[in-house]
Amino acid sequence: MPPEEDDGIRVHLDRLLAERGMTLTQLAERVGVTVVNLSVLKNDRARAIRFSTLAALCRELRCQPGDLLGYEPE
Amino acid sequence: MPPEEDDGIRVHLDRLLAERGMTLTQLAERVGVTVVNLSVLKNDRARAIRFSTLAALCRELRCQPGDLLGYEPE
DNA sequence: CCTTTGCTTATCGATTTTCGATAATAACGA
DNA sequence: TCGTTATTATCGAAAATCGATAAGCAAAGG
Repeated sequence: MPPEEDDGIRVHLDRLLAERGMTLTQLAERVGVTVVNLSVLKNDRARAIRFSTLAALCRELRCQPGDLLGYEPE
Repeated sequence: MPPEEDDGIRVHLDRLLAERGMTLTQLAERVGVTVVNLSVLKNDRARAIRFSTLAALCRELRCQPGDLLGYEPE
């Protein structure tokens, strides 16, 4: 199996969830994506994101993309 | 033709480019994407972005995703 | 005029990836 | 023993990136 490539983008869903006192499942329902896909996103397994999904997350978490995404040069 | 759907995500490449005194063409060369695709991104015509592209942009512009992406509720 | 530079727009096709559905598993607590 | 929550995997369809290419426009400079 090829090694997992890491581009340096981090998705800080954990932090936001904790700050909002919300579970991943709750967020999934509100945002309209499955908890499975949200889990993938949260654990940095996603390689891209649709702006529609990013917008829905920002809307429900009342935050900006910058609160969700971080770049960590390796 | 179906109306352009707007999810509220804005890509502030203009601002970053101006701050860095860089042209879109120059950035395209450094990042490794065509100027065509960068133009699409800059004018909010993209519906998604790969993290590899986002990371490359952040690297060359020495910025964070939050500097590049904004969410503007409609 | 003519050329160059910078940017935009469009189309095509290949490739990549999301995303939903589903299922299996595990940890935790009541 | 349940129920909740989360993770991981697989499958398939739909969506979108992205490169290549071409055409066009505007501005600047000769």
